[in-house]
Amino acid sequence: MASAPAERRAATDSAVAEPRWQRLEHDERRAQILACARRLFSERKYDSVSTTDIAREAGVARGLLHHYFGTKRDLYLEVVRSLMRMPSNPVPLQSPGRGLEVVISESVERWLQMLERNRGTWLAAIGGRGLGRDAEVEAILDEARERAADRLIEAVQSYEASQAPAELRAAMRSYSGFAEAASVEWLERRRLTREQVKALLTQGFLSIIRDVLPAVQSASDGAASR
Amino acid sequence: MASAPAERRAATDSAVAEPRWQRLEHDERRAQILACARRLFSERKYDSVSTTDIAREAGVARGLLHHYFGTKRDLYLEVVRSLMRMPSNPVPLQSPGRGLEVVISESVERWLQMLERNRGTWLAAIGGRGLGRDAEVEAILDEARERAADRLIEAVQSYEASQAPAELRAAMRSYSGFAEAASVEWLERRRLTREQVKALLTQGFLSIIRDVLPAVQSASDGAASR
DNA sequence: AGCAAAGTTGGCAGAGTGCCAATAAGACAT
DNA sequence: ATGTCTTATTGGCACTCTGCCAACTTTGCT
Repeated sequence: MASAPAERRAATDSAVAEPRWQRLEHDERRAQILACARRLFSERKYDSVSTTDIAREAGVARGLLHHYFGTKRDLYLEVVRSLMRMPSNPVPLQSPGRGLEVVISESVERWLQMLERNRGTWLAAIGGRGLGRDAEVEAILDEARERAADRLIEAVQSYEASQAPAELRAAMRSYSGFAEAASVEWLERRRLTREQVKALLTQGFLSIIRDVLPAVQSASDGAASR
Repeated sequence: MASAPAERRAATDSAVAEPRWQRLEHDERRAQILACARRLFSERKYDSVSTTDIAREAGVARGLLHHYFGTKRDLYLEVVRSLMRMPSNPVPLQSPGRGLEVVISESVERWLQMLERNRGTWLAAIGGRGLGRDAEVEAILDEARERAADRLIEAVQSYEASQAPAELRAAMRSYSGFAEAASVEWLERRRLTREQVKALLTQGFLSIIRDVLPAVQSASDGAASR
């Protein structure tokens, strides 16, 4: 900054001097910083990315990060939330009376397409590589999964998702774990072809509904579960 | 432990003065520090636990941590590894010709017993709450899961695990995801009873082997999979 | 007791974080 | 255009934390 000579001083006369920095709309700057942070956090470990790095990447002063996001960790959590805007599991649209097979098959297909389009981002958010996770981060991911479970529940039956029996919801959450692991096997480890992972996800879901869930429900004999 | 100074004998006898600190065996001190680190890292977030905190908790100088473990992160990774000494999935002992149902049922039962005994530790290592995870940490967890998958593969057939077809291994890994999620539903979210989670894990595995896996293998049409 | 080996300490140098008062860009009224 | 007002943005200060190392202390051994 000290390099600017006094000539710049004449800013009040007709010639508009080149601004030293550009002033952006609040949301615009925020989004820009967030994007830079996301890239860096996806590439390196949390504590090997300094706020200085992020600021340099965004071409702003370090203090601005704190102005917009609070602490470094708050910024990081925002990055995670921004990643969670995308679905984290196969999710049906709705089941207008059609057979379960069809509904699920379509859901899985849409899920796979989403993964193909957002491979890197999804792997960073959920998969092995990429962002760091702790209890707080996990809570964010968890909420996304819970929403996904709601959709699956609605697809299986006409329950209002909120009053589904606990074991059904638990089974759907377990399927989420299954689906995430299978997706990683496909996207990252490449031990499955697209057709294979599709079969795995589709058939896996159907088996859980048809064979596993009944077994679970009959296991809750004495209990007052419902 | 911080209990050391309490034992100080009052008078400075003509004999040898009370040592200011106790000198421990290498492995002993190391284990002690590791234990303190594990507790703190399980309670708070990685970067809100300072090496000073850990040193104070262990009643040693901060420099000693670095002497034993290198950097703070190295210490953290050691904590994760120490947690991974325990199995991370239902794992069969061996299948001496008995039926698959029996083998799996026993494996799941042993798995549940392990979880009951190590609830807190396991949740910290794998479950939602507890330790932070990033790419490097995930690699450690991953290796543990891979080993678990080996055992499952060996249980299903007489394959040498290392030469099992890719889709089988992928299916086992997916089951691992399934099992972890189900276990969390039981241990933490309490949406399943013990009987229910047992049924879920057992029946889930059998269904994957009997129904899902064949579907996956028939999905690999053109490929030379076998 | 004296010596050597190894465990342990304490402090220093550098880096990173959070914060805030001052500054400057852009919008708006005059 | 010019002055004024709002607020986005900067730059630097105070503090904490990490990583490291030389010196010191304890313990085992002769």
